[in-house]
Amino acid sequence: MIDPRIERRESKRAAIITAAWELAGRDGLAALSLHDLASTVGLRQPSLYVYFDSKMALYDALFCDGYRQLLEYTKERDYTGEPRETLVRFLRDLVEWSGADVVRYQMLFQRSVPGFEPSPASWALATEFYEVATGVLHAAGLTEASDLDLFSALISGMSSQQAANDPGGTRWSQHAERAVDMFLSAATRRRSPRKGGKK
Amino acid sequence: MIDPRIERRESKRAAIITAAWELAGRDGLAALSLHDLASTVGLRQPSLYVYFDSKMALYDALFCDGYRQLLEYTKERDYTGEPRETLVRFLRDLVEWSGADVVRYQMLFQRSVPGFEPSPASWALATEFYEVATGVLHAAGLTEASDLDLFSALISGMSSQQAANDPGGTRWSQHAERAVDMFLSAATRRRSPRKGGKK
DNA sequence: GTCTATACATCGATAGAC
DNA sequence: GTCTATCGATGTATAGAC
Repeated sequence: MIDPRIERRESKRAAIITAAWELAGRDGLAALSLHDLASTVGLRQPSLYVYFDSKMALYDALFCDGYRQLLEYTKERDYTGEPRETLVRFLRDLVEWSGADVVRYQMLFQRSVPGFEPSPASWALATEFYEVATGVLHAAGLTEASDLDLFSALISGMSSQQAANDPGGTRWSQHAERAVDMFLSAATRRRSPRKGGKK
Repeated sequence: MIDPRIERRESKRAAIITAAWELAGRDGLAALSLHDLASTVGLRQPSLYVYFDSKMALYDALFCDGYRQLLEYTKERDYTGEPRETLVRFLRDLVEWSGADVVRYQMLFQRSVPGFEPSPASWALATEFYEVATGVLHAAGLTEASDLDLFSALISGMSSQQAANDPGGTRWSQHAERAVDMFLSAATRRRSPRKGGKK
């Protein structure tokens, strides 16, 4: 990373990715055009192939960049500490983050680009995030598969609604605390009663 | 609707729409090709323009058809009766319905076709469904905007997870009862206590 | 209503000069 | 590393014969 040539190359790559996010936000993720993208960054379309092997490789770079942003966002927030309060913050932050950039949310969590499959390297980042998430849920006492499934649905629903219907706002993120309390009290109630739950 | 010519025309239109669902399921909604579609129904591509004014009009017909299916599905199930049990059924049915056809779910509830906007006539069907849904929620005592937002997020999340990660299965729909109980007991607890909630 | 033919645009990708 | 030039495929839409 000290070689100035590599550094310049990487910074150009980053600039292309940034421009790609903007274009995708304007025209739609699946309608992204390499010609438009190139001219946006002051290049001709074939020159993009110096930085990306194919259009799918560009999508993969976006997918990768999105998860990199998400991991950075979560890491600088430190989700350790009192479990319930941590879970509330985690949920609220995640919903807000989703609403902050609709197209980024679509790329990471919805399948809207026909034919695109993330590479194993990109999937590794996704997995890393899901490990962070399950860690926060585990700490709060959500360990059973059914609890995780249901809470993940809650996260997913609040995030997608936030992204689709109130981007940049707090219409759904503001209910993070209520949602967590509702969920945790139900989960503990289900576990403690004298007769015992199913399974 | 008695004119046999109109009837034949409508049945052909319906056949095209059915084929379009299949192709979209195979190649992706945004990658739907009119050439492929035409040859699937034994026509040449230009002949499709006898039935649809443009490709966007075809997408609109799919959107419309999807909500027509959904409304038919809900109407033949009669969501009147005991409110809590009705809400459970409504949620479970909806999540299962979403998982039964991924691409239909994407068309109706996600924005994955760049440039496509439903026509007012199609939006009217969507609105009709949302009125059914809010009716079921109202009957169960969910009337405040925040309750509706949060429960709609739950519906959305369970449906999208079902469609994305267990299409045709019951991994999320099976938790409908738990989800409703959790939600309703939280909502009533929040409303009844001596000190009173916010707002 | 269906066809052939075609216009017209766009796009992803490659070859090769500089 | 960037360019020009271009290929080849695909795609929507239209014109006009039958």
